[in-house]
Amino acid sequence: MKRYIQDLSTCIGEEVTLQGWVYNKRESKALIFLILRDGSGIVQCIIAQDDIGENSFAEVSSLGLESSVRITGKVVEDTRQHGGVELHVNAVEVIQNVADYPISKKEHGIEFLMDNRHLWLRSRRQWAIMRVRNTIIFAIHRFFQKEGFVQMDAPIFTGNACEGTTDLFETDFYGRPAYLSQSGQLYGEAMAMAMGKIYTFGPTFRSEKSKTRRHLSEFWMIEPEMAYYDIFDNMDLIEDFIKAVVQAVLAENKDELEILERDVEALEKACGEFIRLNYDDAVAIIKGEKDVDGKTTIETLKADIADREAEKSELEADIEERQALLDKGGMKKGKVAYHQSTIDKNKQRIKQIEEDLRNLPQWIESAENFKYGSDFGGSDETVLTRMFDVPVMVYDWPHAVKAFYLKRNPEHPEFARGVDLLAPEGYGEIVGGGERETNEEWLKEKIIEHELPMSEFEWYLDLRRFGSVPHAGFGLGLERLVAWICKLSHVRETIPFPRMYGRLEP
RNA sequence: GCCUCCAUAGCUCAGUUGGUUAGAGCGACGGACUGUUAAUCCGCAGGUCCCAGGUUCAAGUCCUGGUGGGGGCGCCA
Repeated sequence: MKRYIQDLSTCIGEEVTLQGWVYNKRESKALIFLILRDGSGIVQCIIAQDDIGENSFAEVSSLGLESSVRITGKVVEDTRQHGGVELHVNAVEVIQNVADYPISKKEHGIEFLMDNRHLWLRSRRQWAIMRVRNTIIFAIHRFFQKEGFVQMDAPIFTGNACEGTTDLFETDFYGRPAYLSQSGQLYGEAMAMAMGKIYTFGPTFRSEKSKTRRHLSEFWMIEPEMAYYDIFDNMDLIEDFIKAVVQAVLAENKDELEILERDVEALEKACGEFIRLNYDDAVAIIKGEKDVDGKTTIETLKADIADREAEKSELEADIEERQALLDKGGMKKGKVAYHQSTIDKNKQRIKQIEEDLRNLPQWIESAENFKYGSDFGGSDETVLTRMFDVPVMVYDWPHAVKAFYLKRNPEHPEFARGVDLLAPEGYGEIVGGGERETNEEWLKEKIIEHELPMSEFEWYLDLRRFGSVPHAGFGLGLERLVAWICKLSHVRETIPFPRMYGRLEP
């Protein structure tokens, strides 16, 4: 029977054989502490020379990181260890002895790690992120299946740019130009008319040359579409859905969130009632005309700048102090190394702060000069959501800045019934959706206005000719949701092999 | 596409107003140590200072142009 590390706490006292890789190793003359990982978890293995013999001990002693091994030993309770158990080894079978594994236990830069993504996935933090991603994916299916949705997927090859706005990846489809799908939504509408409630779950492609923490060229999107739903039904669903997913992660990934040093309390708070703002109210808050709990965005941003500047001078003083100690000399080697590494860390932090100090004034300017009627920029979203500790839904957008298929508010036709869900802690848009236009004539007008080829949309217009009903839906960017839940600084760590501007390998 | 910061050992970085033989930590390698948690300690090896021009008696350092990367904006999920 195959045994996995995650199950060891249930077999204390038993002898088991584990198959895995050497995650880390510490050794002394006749004792080796080998940290074994097998994909399900990690466990410390105690290998004593007396227990496995001189030859085997010498072989284990020579193992490099990520060597593959089969280890047999007795499971012993040890509360000092993370999983509460360790393995007292009596036999080690070496499958492969590895030399010079490129990723060490120390710090690495992002470019090096991305070049070694195929190996980086083995490290603890990446392992935790992928486990959370898996929980999220499963929770998404569980939620929709329980709510009576049917998964039906949209095609990936499309003959036209369905929204006509963004840059698409062009491919050759038997001699015809075809594009990789940037959204399955229009197809989702057709499928919802067949099934009532559907959701698509698949890859989506955008060829914008974006270089920010929230963009990928290839990402996974979940797009539910519901017949007989209006904008408010839609918002209720979004809220229930996001809460269900966050709660699943809180319940199932305690260890992973701890590895990621995620502030769990912030996630728990985010499961409170979501804020719903129409465009006008959201704009007033962004511009600093309206306060939230007695504070305006501009004040908050200025306070941020002051905090950063204070932190910077503190760090500079600390560096100077340590440098003076080092210059005086006569310090032990370990102490010298400690001070030097602290100085380096402080310098790194100062670099980050300086970057923030370059960006924050731009954000203030963008917020103060926000032009009523335009769409929110990345910084506007960040500025707005940092005022709340729950997600914010902004609805009823100026129709001119939103997609052609959104329904106009019948009472205020200058607004379209779109809704964006902005995640807290500065993460910004993770969901975009809305109620769809059902009036065939208005839709045609919009298609002409957006200079889209009418012939390509005949099938879409058919949906308004044959049993047209109010309907709504939304698209969720999986990687952005993972980034927020794990509190990562960039979406590139949320997908096994990210595809983005300048990154096609590995 | 625009703005901005950066590129020095396998990795992470330091390198002062341009000046002798370019440094540290980690990793690798050799050694010491029976309870370590990024173990520690001693020793040893390791360099096309991103590339191409230029200024200068002298360039890792200054200038110009590339290439690659980080962050932000636009666009978006």
